Amino acid sequence: MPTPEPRDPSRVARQAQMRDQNLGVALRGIVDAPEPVSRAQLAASEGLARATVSGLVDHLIEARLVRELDPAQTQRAGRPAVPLAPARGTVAGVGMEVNVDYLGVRVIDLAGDVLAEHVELDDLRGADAATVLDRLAALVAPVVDGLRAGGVRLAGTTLALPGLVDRVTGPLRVAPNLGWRDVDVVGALSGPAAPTVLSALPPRVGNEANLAARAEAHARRGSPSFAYVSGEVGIGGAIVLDGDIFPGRHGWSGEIGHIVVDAFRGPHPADGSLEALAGQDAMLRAAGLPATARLDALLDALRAGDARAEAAVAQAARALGVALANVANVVDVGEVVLGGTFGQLFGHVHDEVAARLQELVIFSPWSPLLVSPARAGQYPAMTGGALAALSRVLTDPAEWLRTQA
Amino acid sequence: MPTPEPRDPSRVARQAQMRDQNLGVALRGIVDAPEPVSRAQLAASEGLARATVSGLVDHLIEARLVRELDPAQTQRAGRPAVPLAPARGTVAGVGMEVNVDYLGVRVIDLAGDVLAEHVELDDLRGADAATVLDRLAALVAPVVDGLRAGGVRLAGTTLALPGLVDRVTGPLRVAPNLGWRDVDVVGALSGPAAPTVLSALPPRVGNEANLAARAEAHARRGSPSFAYVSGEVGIGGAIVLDGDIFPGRHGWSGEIGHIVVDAFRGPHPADGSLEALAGQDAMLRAAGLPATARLDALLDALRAGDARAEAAVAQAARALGVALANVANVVDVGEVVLGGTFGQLFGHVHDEVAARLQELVIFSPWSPLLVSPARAGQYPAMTGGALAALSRVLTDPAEWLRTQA
DNA sequence: CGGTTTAGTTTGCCGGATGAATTTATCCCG
DNA sequence: CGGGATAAATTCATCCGGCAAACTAAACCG
Repeated sequence: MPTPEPRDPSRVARQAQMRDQNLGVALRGIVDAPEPVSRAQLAASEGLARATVSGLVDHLIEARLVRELDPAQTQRAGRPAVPLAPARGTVAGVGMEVNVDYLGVRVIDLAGDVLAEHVELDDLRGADAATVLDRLAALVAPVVDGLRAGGVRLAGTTLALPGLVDRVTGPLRVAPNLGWRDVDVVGALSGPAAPTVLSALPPRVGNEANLAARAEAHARRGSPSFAYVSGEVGIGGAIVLDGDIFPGRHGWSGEIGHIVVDAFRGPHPADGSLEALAGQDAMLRAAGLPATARLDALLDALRAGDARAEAAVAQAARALGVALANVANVVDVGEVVLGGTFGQLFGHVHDEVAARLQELVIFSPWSPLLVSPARAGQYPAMTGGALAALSRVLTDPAEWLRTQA
Repeated sequence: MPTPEPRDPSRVARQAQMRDQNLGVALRGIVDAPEPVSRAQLAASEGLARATVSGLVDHLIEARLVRELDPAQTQRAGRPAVPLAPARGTVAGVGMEVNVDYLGVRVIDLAGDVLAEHVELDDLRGADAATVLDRLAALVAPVVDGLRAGGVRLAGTTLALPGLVDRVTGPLRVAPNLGWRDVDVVGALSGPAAPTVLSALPPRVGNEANLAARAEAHARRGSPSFAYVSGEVGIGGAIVLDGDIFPGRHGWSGEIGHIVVDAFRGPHPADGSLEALAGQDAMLRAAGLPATARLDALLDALRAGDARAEAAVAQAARALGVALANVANVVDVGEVVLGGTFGQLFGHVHDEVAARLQELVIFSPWSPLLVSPARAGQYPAMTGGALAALSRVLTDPAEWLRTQA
């Protein structure tokens, strides 16, 4: 008997799954709602029977994923609805980040509130990976232990890195701007020196730009679709479709910085990549600023009306616009969000980027592209990491509750 | 402003849906299997109870979507399994195509057999849209009426066009190489002069490259992921993920021909697009062949060892490699399939494309990219269109059967 | 204070998946 | 050639979860 091939978890519908799935639908409906909804509203909007929703909601309340608010003061006739909202401080996700200039942790609960946060600024270019990760673990431990002592259940931890991570569990392949290569990040963080959370709950690892884009998608409610550019020291990016980041086969999608827009510039086609033309170093150099300068120096020069700085940024914006047009032509996104460096430079790059998109994207006459600045706040990748951890609970609360028992 | 997205039918699980969904799972399992499977195998591979599968299969047989084959000669003990296979000649999809050099129709049934086919070669550049579509309707009518008279039920019709189609139902926005703009294709084909099929079953319209990629995905069993390049007169493309074409928001993804790889070449960045650098006209011109020449002339020149032809193709291959590297960096695909012109030139472009991919795609050291020629045969977009029509039956047979009643 | 309206709960029903038992059909061995 | 052994397919009782309708709860209105 030839054993059946390990088929993917095919889409068969079982009744047990049905309950679990609807539990997730109900929870998502409550968490994603812009304002508290009642059981009846939820039933109407999801197309479920009121009785069914009642059962689901009771389950969610018992699991402390949802709480009932005080009945709203309504002016209408009829029994007042009981507003439902995500529980606060009961379940949280942990987002960690190691980047070129800082490392830190942020903890967010189902309601989207930041329960704890700690960031240390430091220049980590070329720093030893093991040392940095030990430092991160030491930084995370007190934050997380304190919350746990307060009764917060942690849904998971996610580490954002400015590099290429193999799957969400695998090693970090390469992080050029940190100078790291083939680092077993999860092993280092789960080691004996690590706090209990991290060894009990092995962190998942993700690309900084992808996780920042997730935070951005969350900040814009309503399942937006856009291409996200994260200009840090390097240039990362991500594709968001209907509110979900598009991971590609290995989670290596959205490497916008490596798009080549000028294939015949130097001896190597890579000399014409977006990062080579519009990365922070390239802009500073073109603006005549020292290599050790920061973005602030460039912004100062722009404010002062420095012509070289303006030309440098204009040139970068042109490359950025062409690269983003390439993205739009390939994945058909309708909006472009500029984060990181380019978010700060937004006013200086918007027009050029928008013009290139209008000119080069074939569908722009019928569906004009929007260019907007990121609005996810500071350290969006930490937020995105925390949200990614929480999403495990949101997509299948029943499954997660079983693991908690 | 396009109408707001029809809010996705929230994925609540209902019991009625459960049956329908599992019916689809069973049908897909039978159709996609490389060789006939039995009810028991199906139950094992999908993780359903044998009793459940029996019920589903009986339903499918009654609906004439599946047929039982004669019990196989087995050498084992036990009751011999009844092999199940997709029914032949009972349900079929119609794929139509209008392209620069030809127009035609192909009809394919659930078993993947071509039931009928008719192609007319002609140069349609600049031809009047209404005239061409009337001609297509006239060409399709006898083919389709004959099949219907023979008892074949038609699942739907899909028209492939070398241009930008708004949604699957909307107008053709632009087809540069045909010289068409804003043509109400569906209306023209559903008009009074059209055969009964087309007015009863308004055709869906798709991009030629996307549909060709669908055929290619079908030809490679097992849900492959790849970027497809369709070099016709223009250069189209598509992204295939896990066997499904990735449509993007409007179905406008994969416009690989419009990727700019040389942003500073001419006065307009568009002068550095892949199509401008590696389109058929550009290659012929660079090879010193007359503009009226066909690809055959270029192939002859290559066979004769003509240096200009070789240089022209090498230059095109370089641009193609860079453009495909951009695609891979953005969507993280592991394979590149060259179709159309580039399929015929495969031997002459493979090495350069593979080299550029290895050099420029950031993840190539850990996941080398494959470059392979298309194997979907001639006129793949017609095949893809027929398959697209059939997929309506495959994904939700219960729903389709209800419409048939 | 009774009628109206809306929210939420209780209850009986029904469809569909399930596993165990049963039937069917073949091979194998004495 | 006949009786296990074995595997496929079907039958049947059970269970689970969503559903509609009836019912209760809590407000407003005149």
